[in-house]
Amino acid sequence: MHSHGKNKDGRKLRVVTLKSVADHVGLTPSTVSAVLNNSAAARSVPEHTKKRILAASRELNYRPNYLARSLRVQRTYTIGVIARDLGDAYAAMIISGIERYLRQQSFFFLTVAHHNDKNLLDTYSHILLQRGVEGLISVDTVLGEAMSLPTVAIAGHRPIEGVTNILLDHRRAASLALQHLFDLGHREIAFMRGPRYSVDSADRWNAIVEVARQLGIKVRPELTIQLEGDLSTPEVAYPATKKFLHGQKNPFTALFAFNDNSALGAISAFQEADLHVPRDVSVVGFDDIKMAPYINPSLTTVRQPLLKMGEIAARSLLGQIKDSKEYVPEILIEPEFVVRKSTAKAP
Amino acid sequence: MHSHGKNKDGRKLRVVTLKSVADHVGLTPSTVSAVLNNSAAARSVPEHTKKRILAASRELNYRPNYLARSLRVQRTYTIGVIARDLGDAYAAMIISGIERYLRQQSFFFLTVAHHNDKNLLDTYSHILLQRGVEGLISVDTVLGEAMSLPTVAIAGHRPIEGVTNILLDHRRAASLALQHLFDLGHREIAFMRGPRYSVDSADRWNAIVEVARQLGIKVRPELTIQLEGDLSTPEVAYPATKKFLHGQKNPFTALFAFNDNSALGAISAFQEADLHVPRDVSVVGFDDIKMAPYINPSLTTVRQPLLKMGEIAARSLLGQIKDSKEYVPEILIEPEFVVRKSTAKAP
DNA sequence: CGGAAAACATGGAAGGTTCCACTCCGCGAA
DNA sequence: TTCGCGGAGTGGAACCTTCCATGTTTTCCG
Repeated sequence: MHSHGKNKDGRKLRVVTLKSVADHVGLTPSTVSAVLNNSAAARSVPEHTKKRILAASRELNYRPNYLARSLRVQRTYTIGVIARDLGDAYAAMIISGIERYLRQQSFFFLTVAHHNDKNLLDTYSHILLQRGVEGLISVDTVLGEAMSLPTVAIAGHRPIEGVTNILLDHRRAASLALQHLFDLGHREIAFMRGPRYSVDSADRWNAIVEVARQLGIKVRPELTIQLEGDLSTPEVAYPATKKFLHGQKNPFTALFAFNDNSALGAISAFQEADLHVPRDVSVVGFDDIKMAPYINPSLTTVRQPLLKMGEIAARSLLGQIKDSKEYVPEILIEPEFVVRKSTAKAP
Repeated sequence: MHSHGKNKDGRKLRVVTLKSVADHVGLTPSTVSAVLNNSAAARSVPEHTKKRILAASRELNYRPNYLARSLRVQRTYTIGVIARDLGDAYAAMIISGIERYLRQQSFFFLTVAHHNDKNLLDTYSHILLQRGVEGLISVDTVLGEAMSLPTVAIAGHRPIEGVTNILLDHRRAASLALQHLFDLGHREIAFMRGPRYSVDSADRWNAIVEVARQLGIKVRPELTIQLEGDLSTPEVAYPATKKFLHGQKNPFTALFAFNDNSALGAISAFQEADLHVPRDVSVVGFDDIKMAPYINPSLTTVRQPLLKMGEIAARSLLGQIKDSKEYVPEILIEPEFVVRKSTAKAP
């Protein structure tokens, strides 16, 4: 029983349209429209008539038809959000930030997840366009070509003309983490390298290599753990770390994990190998997920302000859409560093 | 520079409409429409004309205008998702499940978060309706009245006419957890009670009380921790547990936490009070979040199949929308029990 | 008292599709 | 010759708003 627009008997429910309101007050739709939107034309409508119209509209509980209106004015007050996956904490937090800003601005959003499927991504950007979204935000996703719409990419690709890139200052992040470990006396540090599909991975890796060089820390291939797969679970790092430990000859005293999840997976693996964290190995995470203070040991980590990044993305996008602001090619987000108990003096 | 529908010079980009395709092939929009949708009327169009039309449409890269079409056919292929908050793992997983099913069915969704604000919730349900969504899924949210649209509530309220309720079998969940603790010899068990705003809380609590009675386990007010606040972080339970421990006279050997997050917060508090988990206190969680196997100690917990619940919700909703299936008032989801290392024999 | 301006409103097109009912033509059959 | 019918499409309303240009009174001012 599909009740859209019908009542229980299946008869068409007389839905309140602009015309019915107009009939009710004995005026034309034009006039009513002008008054309800109080557009320029409404200046010439006397106060008492306006009152009547507003009263009738309230009384009949008139709700403008979004589709008809959008068709006419060519606006949808809707943006599209494209992410890889909606289930992981990273995307969820960013989307939450986006929502927070859009809510204030009375915008809405359609969400799609492309699951690393290039075709799906293309299809979706077209469909979103077709559906009249006024802008796009992509989350950790490589956009192919420049879109024909205002676009903001969070942790997106290298410069695309017309696309605002919101990215973490990875150099600063690497510097915060490595300096901390360096100060604690660590010299032999293991690193994780993110999955090849993730846009963040490459950036972060380059930043690490550069900062390490500056500090005189060696980045040894033998001490590098390459991750593949779903970053949203510690599972991504647990087997990789086990394998890494197995037959590891090179001594190391610290690990800079790819994110908090992988840090967790690694810590599990360490503990099973009777390596105590932080006594034997210090571990630094990335993200500062909500759990981070509560895992055991509580996690020293680089905080990435995801909620804020979502908000900034939305703000920047709406700036272009509503206020016709010029786009900025790049917005750099400052990470913070949070010291907890997973790091200690080098043994 | 708002480039919607315009090119870089700000001139209107001639957007390809049905009419322009029709002009191109020298037929009327009606015919082209009939062929492209191959509706009944297209039967009377000869094959070669169809070919021509399809070719032209492809060549011009025609994309039907979603708004115009929806206005005409009164369908949007869009549903609305109403959650409390989009940032927490619970909602994120459910939304991910919803997305997974909708994707197969070529539906889209608008998401709104009401942040426990009754007014916002009302406003949003109206706006979504206005925007022509064809159905609603609410996540852990108390809906006021029956909606005029097919609606599915995940962890929703007690029966509302016309609303399909998807809920976990809390009796079974409580039974799994308490039987496990009982078998390990625990008799004095502390319980957490979820926040008052959460619909799940009351259900789960009643189930616990009932099952405990059957097993002959006492539910003591002094051994009950009332949670308030954001369930998506361990923070929700840490101070509450500290306070609970402080001056606790009644001995207890186990805790059934409200969810994995709160279990984590509680474990932190226990450890700080030099209570070893599971040697001194066994802890059972709820949800089985991705972290659960990796926290220390790995968490024994009741698994709630969130992804599946999202999928089932979407399937049930689209069943009503597309296939005019009759709604079922309730779908009960079976929890699983996962034994890990946070529970042990009672001391 | 004539003309202009203000006050109050309206008609109709436009926005892009879809759908129903209809036309027009040619051909074969009665 | 008339009738019917299949083939090939068309006209125009409908979906609901908004916007532009226009109209008709009434009032005001010199």
